[in-house]
Amino acid sequence: MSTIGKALALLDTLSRLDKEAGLTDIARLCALDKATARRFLVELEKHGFVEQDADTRRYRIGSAPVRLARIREARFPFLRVAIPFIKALAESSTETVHLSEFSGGQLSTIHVEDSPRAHRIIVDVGSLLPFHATASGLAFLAFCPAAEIDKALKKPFEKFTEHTVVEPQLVRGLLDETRGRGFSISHQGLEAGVISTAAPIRTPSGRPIGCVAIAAPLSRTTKTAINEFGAQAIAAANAISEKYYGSERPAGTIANIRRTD
Amino acid sequence: MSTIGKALALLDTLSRLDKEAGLTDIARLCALDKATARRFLVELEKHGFVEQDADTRRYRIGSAPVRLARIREARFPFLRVAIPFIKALAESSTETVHLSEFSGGQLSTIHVEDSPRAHRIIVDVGSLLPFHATASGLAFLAFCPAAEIDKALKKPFEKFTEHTVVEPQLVRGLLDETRGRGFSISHQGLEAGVISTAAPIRTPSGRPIGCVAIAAPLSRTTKTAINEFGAQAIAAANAISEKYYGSERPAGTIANIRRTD
DNA sequence: CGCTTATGGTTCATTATTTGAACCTTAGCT
DNA sequence: AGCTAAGGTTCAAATAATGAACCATAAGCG
Repeated sequence: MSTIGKALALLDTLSRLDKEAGLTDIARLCALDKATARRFLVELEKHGFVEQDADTRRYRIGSAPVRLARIREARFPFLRVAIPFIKALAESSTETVHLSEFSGGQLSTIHVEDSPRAHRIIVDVGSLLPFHATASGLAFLAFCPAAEIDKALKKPFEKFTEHTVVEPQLVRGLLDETRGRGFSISHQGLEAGVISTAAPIRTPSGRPIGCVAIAAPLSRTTKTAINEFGAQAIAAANAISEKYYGSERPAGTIANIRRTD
Repeated sequence: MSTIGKALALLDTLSRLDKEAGLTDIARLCALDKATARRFLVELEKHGFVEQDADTRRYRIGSAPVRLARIREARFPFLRVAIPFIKALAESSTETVHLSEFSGGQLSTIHVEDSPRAHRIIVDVGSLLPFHATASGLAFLAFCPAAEIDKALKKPFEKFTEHTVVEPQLVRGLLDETRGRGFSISHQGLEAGVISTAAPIRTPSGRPIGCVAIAAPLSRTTKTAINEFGAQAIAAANAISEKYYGSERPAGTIANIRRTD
């Protein structure tokens, strides 16, 4: 693997820890030599991607990503565009609605609007969504090019619950169904007692960039409700895509790059 | 320079561009070979730090920094802590107040509260603050360890206005004054007609992490007002530091790392 | 319509950087 | 003091990065 890849993987590992970590732990978690880990950390620190606490000598994510994120969001305000739709959907469905984005080979949760009900599904911002075991993952993968589906199906799938579908052929079947109806259904794929539906948010060229998903307790969710949620998820996903890539084309958006030069 | 450093410098360059850039431009701006630039971009893209637009083939900052920034802000909510104080200061001073943070060897603006007056100073979020020519830069540097001051004074200083102090000995004098009074004054150092005062936000160990600065039109700012602004900037900076590193020590903050293990 | 130019993208022998075992240093503990 | 564990450093050996030259594609033009 390239040095850059290893350093960025270290950053990723550091970000997934729930608190600051010391050099030895970081090296162990990343399967790197202590000296290597240290050099990476020093280099990342120089550029503000990590910070070392002066007192404890532990390392944490630095402020450079905050600056980059502000720039990215200013130019490419996906969240800002999407959140109102997610909120509206959470209100109308009265269930937990979450938004995911594909980044770095993984689908991760970037926003959650909780259900107003007492009995509700909790989803954490930042959590990863396995392709085979979540509605978002299935919805995302179903609309990817065939080559990528084949690639994804080659990796072994983890069995999270007794209902998780892990056989590649069966997963392929779920993807085909998803493509047919426009939204995916995950029946207790990641957690027992939870049923989710999701629809992909796609670029104008059709490539998925993330998903809108509704997660509800299995116990109160009828088949009719599932279909209703699916239709609402599709509507929200399409609305986000339209707004995001839409015809307004303010300066600096993707939509008008071709036109301006 | 290390490969990681070069790749992160590329990311930095890309972030400072005002729109997406093509491979050739990026390579030229970073003084890298096209093949090298491409490999870096591919590697950065794998981890979500850059994205290539499918249509235009141009590159932009990816979504990974957004995820990292959310994590950083969740654990280390500097902005969230600081903004109320900045807002309060902008109201009470009726001038533009901005907050800077040291990251990656540079001091950059991370938040601005505009003056409510029609005639006001505009500061952009993201703008870099030279150490010798801005109140923030002087306030930051003045409270750094002597070795770092010496290092900073070795680099040549740019003359932004006819008032910019660029001679290392004179800059050192300004730093000494700043340390003496607790806040810095920049008299038209970066822009003609602007006078600024700034105070450093420091860790409990005394190391500066950023600054609070007030920028006002020279024409309406008396010597008394400058001293008043300086005192207010110090108060705000200390208040932020206290709140941030303070005694409340909720789970996950820096303050209690030593105590929890 | 074919020629030219510009850009994105790729290859592979050469070169420079990364690597890690061993070592040193510091801080907390008994 | 002596012990342990963690952070941090060194330098020969191993490995990955480099870039000149290459190909592919698309736009501009006589």
